[in-house]
Amino acid sequence: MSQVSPDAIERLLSRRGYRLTAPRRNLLEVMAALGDHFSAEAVVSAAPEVGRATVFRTLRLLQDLGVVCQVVLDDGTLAYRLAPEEHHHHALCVECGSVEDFSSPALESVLREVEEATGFSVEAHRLELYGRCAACRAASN
Amino acid sequence: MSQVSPDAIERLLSRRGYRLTAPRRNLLEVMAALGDHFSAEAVVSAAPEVGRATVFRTLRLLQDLGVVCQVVLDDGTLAYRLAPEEHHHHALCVECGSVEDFSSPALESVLREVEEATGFSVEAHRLELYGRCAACRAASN
DNA sequence: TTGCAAATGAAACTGAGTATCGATAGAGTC
DNA sequence: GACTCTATCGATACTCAGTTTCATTTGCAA
Repeated sequence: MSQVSPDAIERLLSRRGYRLTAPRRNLLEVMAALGDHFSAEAVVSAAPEVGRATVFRTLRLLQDLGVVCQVVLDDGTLAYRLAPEEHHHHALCVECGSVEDFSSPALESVLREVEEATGFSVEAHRLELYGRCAACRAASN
Repeated sequence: MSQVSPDAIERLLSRRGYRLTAPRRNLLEVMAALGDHFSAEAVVSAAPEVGRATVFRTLRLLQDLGVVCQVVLDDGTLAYRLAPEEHHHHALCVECGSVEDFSSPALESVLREVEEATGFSVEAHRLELYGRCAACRAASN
C-alpha cells in the first residue's frame, strides 16, 4: 500500500550486491515522481540523461528485486509501478486511470480449488481488475 | 473449452452484418491451424497474402465478437487464442507452453468481496495462471 | 590509488500495433 | 448478369516497446 521510498530501494540494491550508480538513483527519483504507474517510454523521456537500454535493464532489475511490478492495462499494454514487495493485485479505474493495490487471501483458496480440479500446479498468477474506483463512482454519483 | 470452428465464426460474422471476405476466411483457417495460442506476428507470416493491417483489424474484430481472446504470457507479451465465447481464464504451462481455459464461479464471489471492501466496482478482469500442466507434471514425475 | 568486473550509452535492430488513403470487392438490388 | 455503394483491403510508412552489441565508463573493494 505504502509507496517504497527511493532510499529504501537504494539500500536494498547495495544489500544485494548491486552497485549504486548515478543512473539508477536518477531513475528511482523519476519513477517516484511519475507516481501511480507509468510506461517504460515515460521513464525514458523523463530521464533523458539515462540511456534507453539502461532504463529497461533497470526496470527488469527492479522487477526481479520485487520493488517494481508490471500492470496490464485494459488494452493489453504494459505499464510499471513502484510497488510493495508483498504479492498483490491491481484494480485499475477506467475513468481516472488510477491503480490501487489489493490482496485477497480468498483468491489463494480459489487457486487451490483450480489446482485440485485440473491437476495444474499454479506457480504464479496475475489478476487485474478493470472498473471504477470509489472516488469516481462518488463523483458521478 | 471446445475450439470454435472457422465455419461457425463465418456464420457469426455474416449474422452480425460483417462481410465474409477472402482475407477473413483465410485468417480463420490460419488461426485454427496455429492452434493453442499464437502471436500476431505468427499470423502475419502464416498468411503472407493478407496485409499486416488486415491481420490486426481482423484480430480486433474477432476479439470484439468474443471469439478471439488475449493471453498475457509470463513475460508480459500478448498472444491470441480462438476461444469459447463464455468468460474464462487461462492456465499457461511454463514447461510445454500449452494454454488451458478454465472458469471459476468462486472467483466471482472473491471479486464481490473486493468490491465491498474497497468500493471499487469491477467491470472486467483478467486472471492468468502460470505453472505446470497435469501432463508435464506426470512426465517429470 | 588502482584494477577490474559491473554497469552504462549510442546506435541499430526486432517485434507489436496504428494510420493513411487510394484501390478492391462483397452482397443486396435491378 | 450488371450495377452500385460502402465495407474492407493492402502497401507503406510510422510509433511505441523492448533487445542486442560492444566499446567506454565507473563503483567500490583491496
